[in-house]
Amino acid sequence: MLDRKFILENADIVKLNCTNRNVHVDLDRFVELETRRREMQAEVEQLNRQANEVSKSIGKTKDPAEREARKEEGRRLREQTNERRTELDELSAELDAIHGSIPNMSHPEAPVGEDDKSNLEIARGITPVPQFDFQPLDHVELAEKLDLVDFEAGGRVAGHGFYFLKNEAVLLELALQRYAIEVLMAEGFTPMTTPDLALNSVLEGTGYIPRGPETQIYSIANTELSLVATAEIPLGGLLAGQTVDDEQLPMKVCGISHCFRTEAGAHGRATRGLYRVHQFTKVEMFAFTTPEQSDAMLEELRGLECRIFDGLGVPYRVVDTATGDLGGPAYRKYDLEAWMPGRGDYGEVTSTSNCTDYQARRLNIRYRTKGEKGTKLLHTLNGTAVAISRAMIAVLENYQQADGSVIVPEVLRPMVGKEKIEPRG
RNA sequence: GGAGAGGUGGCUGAGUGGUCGAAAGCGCGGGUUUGCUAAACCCGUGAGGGCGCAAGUCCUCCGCAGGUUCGAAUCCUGUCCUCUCCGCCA
Repeated sequence: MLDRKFILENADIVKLNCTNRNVHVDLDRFVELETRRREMQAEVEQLNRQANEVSKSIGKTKDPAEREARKEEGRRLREQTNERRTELDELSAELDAIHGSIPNMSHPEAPVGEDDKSNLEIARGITPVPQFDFQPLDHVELAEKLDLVDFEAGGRVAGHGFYFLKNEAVLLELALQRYAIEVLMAEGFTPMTTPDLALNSVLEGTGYIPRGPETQIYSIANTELSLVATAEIPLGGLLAGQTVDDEQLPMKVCGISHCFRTEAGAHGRATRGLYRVHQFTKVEMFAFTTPEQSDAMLEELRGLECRIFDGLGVPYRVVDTATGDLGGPAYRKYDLEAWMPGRGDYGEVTSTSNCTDYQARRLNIRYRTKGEKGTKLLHTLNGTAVAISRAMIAVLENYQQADGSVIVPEVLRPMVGKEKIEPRG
């Protein structure tokens, strides 16, 4: 969330930002409520102060009659305070609902536009788009020929959108994880495997909405837990409520987790095969930085994503995400879109965001600067290293051969144990 | 899953109803002394929020959420977490 004070003092630019982001928020109502909330809070505090004074004086009062009179006065004041406080709480509830729906501010250089059509291509990978002298297959056909994925069994076990990886696909999954982790560890990231479930408060803190009609999140019945949609959630929660020394920043971690998404409302939209599934494995980068470091860190994360996909030999383009497509927490976001011959189009394979202090404010993650009084909110960033299912699509489709076999990218060969995946006899 | 113990400031740890935002020590910052460093001594030192140009002042915070009370770190209830022992298990 944004700072209330900031919103109040910059209502015009916040409003413009909401428009640019294609988010509909009643900002005037927010300003009105927040102004009133402040007045009411002052009133409640004033009453509370009086009540506290009376309470304190009772301890020093010896005369019994005087004590009783004071008690009575105290009772009256407390009651009055509680009434006002209840009103304040009601007002706060409405205010918080609006507050939570106000998106982060946007980087001044982020392309302005209402949806992904305004995304701006800013770079390409080093690998050229392959020119096939045969009709390329899509990953579903390839996976069938090579016996790599069982979608039918996935459907029987868990329903549409689930799958079993088989044979070399399993090795490919492990190899992709290991490859990404090795690149990241060499860059100072601490690798972690994270909980696949998280408390709803952590989901909310990172900007995910655990319940409601449009939720992307599976929640666990009778608990305050949900399945995570990305390791960004547990990694953000890693420092929830903590204050770290600025010397520890930037702090770079990467997490392997399963990712679960209901994909509510996404039916019919590029749902074939592994592209849009309810469960996949992902290696995610996450960074905690000072405000001064976050812009550079976003470039670093984007650079690492490029390195990982250049290393895999997968063609891609880099896109600077338009304001209307940024989502709630991101201040700026870059996506890598890999060329997928089966679709004849690019498809998103990574996404990296600078969330500035938007997540940190709700998660209450702060840092302390040596020699300075007080603490400040830090900045959080996240970025996909490898989302296995989509990376697998890109690898299978780009590396396919005329005979239906698939060459294994060189960096993955040691882990896969072979140079080529061939149809089973 | 069962039994017990415990969660207090950056850390250790005292505090069982009123002057406690909280003793003491450590740490940290500043100073005195001192060839330098160290030691010793002195002073200072939690966070968030409101109002104020500022000095300052008020509110909130002793795991979390409720309750009792004029008043709660302290009493009650629930809950989460940690530790020890037992059971079970990968």
